[in-house]
Amino acid sequence: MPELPDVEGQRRKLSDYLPGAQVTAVDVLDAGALREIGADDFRRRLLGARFRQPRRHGKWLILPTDGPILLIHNGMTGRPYFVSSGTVADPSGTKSDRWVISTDHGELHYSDLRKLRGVWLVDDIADVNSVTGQQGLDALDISSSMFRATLQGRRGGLKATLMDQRVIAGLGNMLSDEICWRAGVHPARIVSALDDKKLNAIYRTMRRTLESAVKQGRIPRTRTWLNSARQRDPAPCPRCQTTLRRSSIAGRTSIWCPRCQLPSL
DNA sequence: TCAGTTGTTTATAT
DNA sequence: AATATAAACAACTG
Repeated sequence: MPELPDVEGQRRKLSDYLPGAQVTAVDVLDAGALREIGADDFRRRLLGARFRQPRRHGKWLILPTDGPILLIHNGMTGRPYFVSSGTVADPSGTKSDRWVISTDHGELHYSDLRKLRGVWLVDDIADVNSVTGQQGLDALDISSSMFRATLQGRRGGLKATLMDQRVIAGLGNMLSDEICWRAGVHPARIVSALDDKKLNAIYRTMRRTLESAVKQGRIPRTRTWLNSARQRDPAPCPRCQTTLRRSSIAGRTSIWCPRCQLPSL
């Protein structure tokens, strides 16, 4: 559940339950989902801690307590979820659970099939950056003028730039394809060749795409979204019915419309 | 059997 | 310094 809308959906959900919850037990089922810390330390440092309001930056979920701070990165398949006291966890949903933090409000589970990333623990907000690395402004927060200033003069392709977390934080493979398609720009178009008018159009497209996806807590697969055509091949462009093209761009499988997204536009 | 997958890091090259 | 590419990480699906 990896791009910004998914993580924001998780943050929203956890903010209903987590603030004030005090840790009563920590159960590590697979230490492979713990990063730079052992199961014993993980447990010891969290026991008795009280959660505060969950935060998010880009794809990072930040769970502060009155003690250490949990930093969660889902990779491709991570999914934190909360089972409140008095409700029963759907047993089919506990597949790939890697650890469970029990609190007096309920249980925080972390499910992650592939374990490409996981959870870190830091003592202070000042240490967050040493784990996340340099992060650009959040894609949902960045202003139009900062967006333009940030992309100004970059020589890389548009999709590679949108996906670079050091430039803008939160966009992944699916959203970047979606934004390029909606804006009518070829994903490999060099950023420095785009004028301010085009950059503004891309910015507005990014905002609309994000706001719509965040509302649903995920990237939709309804027919008006390019995302709905990802898994079918060949697939028609949802806008003009032209057969979509796919190839590797910016190191990822990319999908675009040869009619709506001419390489020169 | 093998390619492909919502992500990032590392090594290597340009 | 930026940018691009491939491989590695891990586990499962079609």
